[in-house]
Amino acid sequence: MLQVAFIRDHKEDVIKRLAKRNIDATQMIEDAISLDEERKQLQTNLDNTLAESNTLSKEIGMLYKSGKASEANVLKEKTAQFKEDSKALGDKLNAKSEELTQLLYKIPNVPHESVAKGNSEEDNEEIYSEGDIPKLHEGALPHWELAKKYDIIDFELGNKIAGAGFPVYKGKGAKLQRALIAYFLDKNTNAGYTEYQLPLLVNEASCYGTGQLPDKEGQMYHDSRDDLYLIPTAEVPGTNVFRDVLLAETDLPIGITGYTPCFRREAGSYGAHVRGLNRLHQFDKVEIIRVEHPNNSYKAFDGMIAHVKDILAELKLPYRILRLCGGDTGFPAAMTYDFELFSTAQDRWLEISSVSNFESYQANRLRLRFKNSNGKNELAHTLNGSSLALPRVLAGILENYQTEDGINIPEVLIPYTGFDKI
RNA sequence: AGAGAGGUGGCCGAGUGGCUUAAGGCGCACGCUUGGAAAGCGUGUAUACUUCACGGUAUCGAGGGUUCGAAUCCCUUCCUCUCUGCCA
Repeated sequence: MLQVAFIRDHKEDVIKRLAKRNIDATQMIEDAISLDEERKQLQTNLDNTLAESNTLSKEIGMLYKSGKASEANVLKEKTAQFKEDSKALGDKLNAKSEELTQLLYKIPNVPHESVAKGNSEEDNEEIYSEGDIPKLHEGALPHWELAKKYDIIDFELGNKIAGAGFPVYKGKGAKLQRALIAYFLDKNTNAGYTEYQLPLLVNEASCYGTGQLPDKEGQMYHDSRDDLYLIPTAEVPGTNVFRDVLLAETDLPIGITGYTPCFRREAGSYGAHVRGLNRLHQFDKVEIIRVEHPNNSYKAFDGMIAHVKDILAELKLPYRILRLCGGDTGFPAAMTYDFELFSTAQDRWLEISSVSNFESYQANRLRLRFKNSNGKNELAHTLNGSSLALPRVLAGILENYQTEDGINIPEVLIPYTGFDKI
């Protein structure tokens, strides 16, 4: 969430930039500032009451110590009023603080200056593209047909075992997926990211830390017996590594990477656009997460973009990069670039990576700080991105690399698969 | 799952009702010392809110309670560790 002090000091700018999301935040901003004023007033009153009460208690203690019990008893009677007052003020203060926090949860991050105003994906700007769209042979198939033809992914079997959205990868399909995971992790660790194996179930506090709660409760699988959530992305356990952490400035920057399955309920999504591997309840993803000094976070962001570009170039897959407009940028992000892979056989773009700079929005919820050169604790910036989401990359490889007599394996993956054709 | 122990500052760790204003150590910063370093010595070093400032308030896992006063006593709850059980 945003810091109230920031909202107060940059009121006009915050409203102006939130307008990029096509929301008029004027009322929310005004309310936040006035709630904070009221909170401060209550805090001051409570502090003063407690100060007097504490003084009195000390006097009583001294009187007892010097054997003046009767004088102490007189003072004791005066404490009742203080108790009553501080209780009442404390209750009001808590209510006011809670009201403010709930409001702040509802205010999304302020988009970066370069982000365009816009409503939906229609308004996203394409800022880069690379790779030739292959000319496929007559009768080229979409990946779900290829999966059946070569017997490498079995959707019906997944339906039986779990339900729709839980495909079973078999033989060379399973091996290819494993090869991709290993290749991505190697690329990331070679670029300086530290590999983590993270929990796939997380507690409620972690979900609040990265903002899945309270906003997106319906998206997550939840085990009510132990009150744990299946992770929708490695971002959740990966970013919560840094919850309640105070770093030294010299610890920065930090980069971690992890492979995890991801689980999403995706309620209400049916139809042709979610066919095959396009949208699943369980899928694999390799994630990169960075913790950066605020002065360096956009440079780091560019570095992450370059890193993902490098992977896609090595895989020789055609893709484009979109800078999301305000309305399409995720709630906690200040800027997001989406990578989309062109699926030739489906004739459509598939999102395979989303790289975001959250600036201090997540760090504020997480209480992720570092001690800066002035000795002050300052919120760090967090970033994350996929490198990459597996099923759609797999779909893109199957579709774009198909030939009449089999599917070729991208050259960089052959050392990992041990075969060059399916 | 059963029994027991425990959660204290950046970290470790003492602390059973009032000079706890949280001992001591480690780490870190600065200084002395040194040809330079290490060691040694000295000084400083929690977080949040609030105040122009002095200062004030809160915080010893969390939430309640007892008390004039709680890290300390009571209740509830979460978490961790040890042993036993179960198990890849």
